[in-house]
Amino acid sequence: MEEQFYTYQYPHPAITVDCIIFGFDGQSLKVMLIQRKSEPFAKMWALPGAFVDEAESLESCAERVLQKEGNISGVYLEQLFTFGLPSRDPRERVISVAYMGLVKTADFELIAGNDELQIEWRDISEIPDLAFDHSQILQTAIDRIRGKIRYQPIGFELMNAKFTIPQLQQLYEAILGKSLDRRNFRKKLLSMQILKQLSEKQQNVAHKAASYYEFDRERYEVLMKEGIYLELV
Amino acid sequence: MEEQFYTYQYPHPAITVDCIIFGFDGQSLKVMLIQRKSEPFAKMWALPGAFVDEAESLESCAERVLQKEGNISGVYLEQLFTFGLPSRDPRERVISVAYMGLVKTADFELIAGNDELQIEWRDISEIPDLAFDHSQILQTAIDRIRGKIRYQPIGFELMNAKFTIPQLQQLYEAILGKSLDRRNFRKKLLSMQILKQLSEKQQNVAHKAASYYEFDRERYEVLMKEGIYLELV
DNA sequence: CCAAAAGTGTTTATAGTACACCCATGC
DNA sequence: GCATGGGTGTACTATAAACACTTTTGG
Repeated sequence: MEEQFYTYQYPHPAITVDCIIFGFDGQSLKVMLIQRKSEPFAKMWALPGAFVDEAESLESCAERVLQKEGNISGVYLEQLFTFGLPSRDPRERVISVAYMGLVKTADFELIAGNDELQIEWRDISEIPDLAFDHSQILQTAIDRIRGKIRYQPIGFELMNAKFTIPQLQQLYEAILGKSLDRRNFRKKLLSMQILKQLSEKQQNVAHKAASYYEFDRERYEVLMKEGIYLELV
Repeated sequence: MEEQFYTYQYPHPAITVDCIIFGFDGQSLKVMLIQRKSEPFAKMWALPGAFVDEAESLESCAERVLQKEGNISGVYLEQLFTFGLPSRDPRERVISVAYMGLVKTADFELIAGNDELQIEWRDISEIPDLAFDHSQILQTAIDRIRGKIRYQPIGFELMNAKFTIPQLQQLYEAILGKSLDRRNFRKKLLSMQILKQLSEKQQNVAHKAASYYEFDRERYEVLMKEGIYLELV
């Protein structure tokens, strides 16, 4: 490694971006965790993250993390919160800007990085103790996604382009951790007119085949511009 | 000033906390702005802020800014967003964590700091161009407070301990930028049972005296623990 | 023909919205 | 007694919530 130093007149903390990547596999809500190779917290599970490069924006840094861990791009990302307690990293002062991402697990091919022993999707109901303050960061993210999915159609980011209404409902139930009434869920969803029904139907299922829909993003943008507030659950 | 240097193996950006302090004076919603003395952006108006000290948390830094600008403490503060575009400060890479605060203007005695020409409360409908990306930061804060006041009783932070319902309504109208129905506002507010009526009434007003209320914080905490979602407007 | 999940409508309760008149006070 | 803003109630509308049966498909 090249020896180089950066000098400042005042102390500058280090900045990382840590990513909470939620994934849906059709059954339950997962989160991407890595197992650390090095100290501090070697062998512990943690959120994937990276130090912010000199010339990249915070969001670009989050995108870079996603590239690194699964060679994926173009996904939904939003800034969650910035964690900055002086003691949160034992090495030096490190401020972490957390980003939350939503993906379909099937789109990801998880690749453990150089400094990672393993990388896995973990069900959000079975999360081990995490390194640093990452348990707290993850809890903040879970609270955020639960609150947010009630009034913004972020759930579509976790579904394939075409999906059935019961599949979408399963996602909502996985995120909210409770079951919803089938009839009311469907009624409310269809009344928003943000779904386009496709002619295609499910195949090879041992019950009545559900029909596929896709998210009508254009229609959604129009509604948002009109300031219409979509409460989805 | 003592000459001292801080050296790191990797580039470390500088971190500031910038504060959007909203104040209410009984009439309209204001925001605290300072006029910069030094370059860059000398003489331009900006949000008050400070570089984060080595040993303080981000929130402590925001509290320190409030102390410095008006010798005030113990006010409502929440983290808004972190702004980190590489080009947002012409001197060096500076990442800014923005905090939003809510205060009563009467509690503040504005004191221009060493590096400030002036400090003022400015009506949010009359904001000049601001230094750095502060116009964008302020807009983000206005959007946040408008969204947030609809379902959390943050408005009480901007009122005196005792207030009348029409006074509180005036605050809501100032924040939301539209007028609300008196009867429905009162009905909804009282139905939440988060107000305690005092025996005291307004004095020396040329109309029927309104009665004073205070916010029942204890009752509010109970409702929040039960997961009850208070939509206030 | 049975199991399994999809699809469909109605009724009831609750909350939101719109709206008009009387009341107390200072001048 | 009049101008000013405070306080109250009701009817209407819209949305949320609860709930049971029929349909399609594979095995």
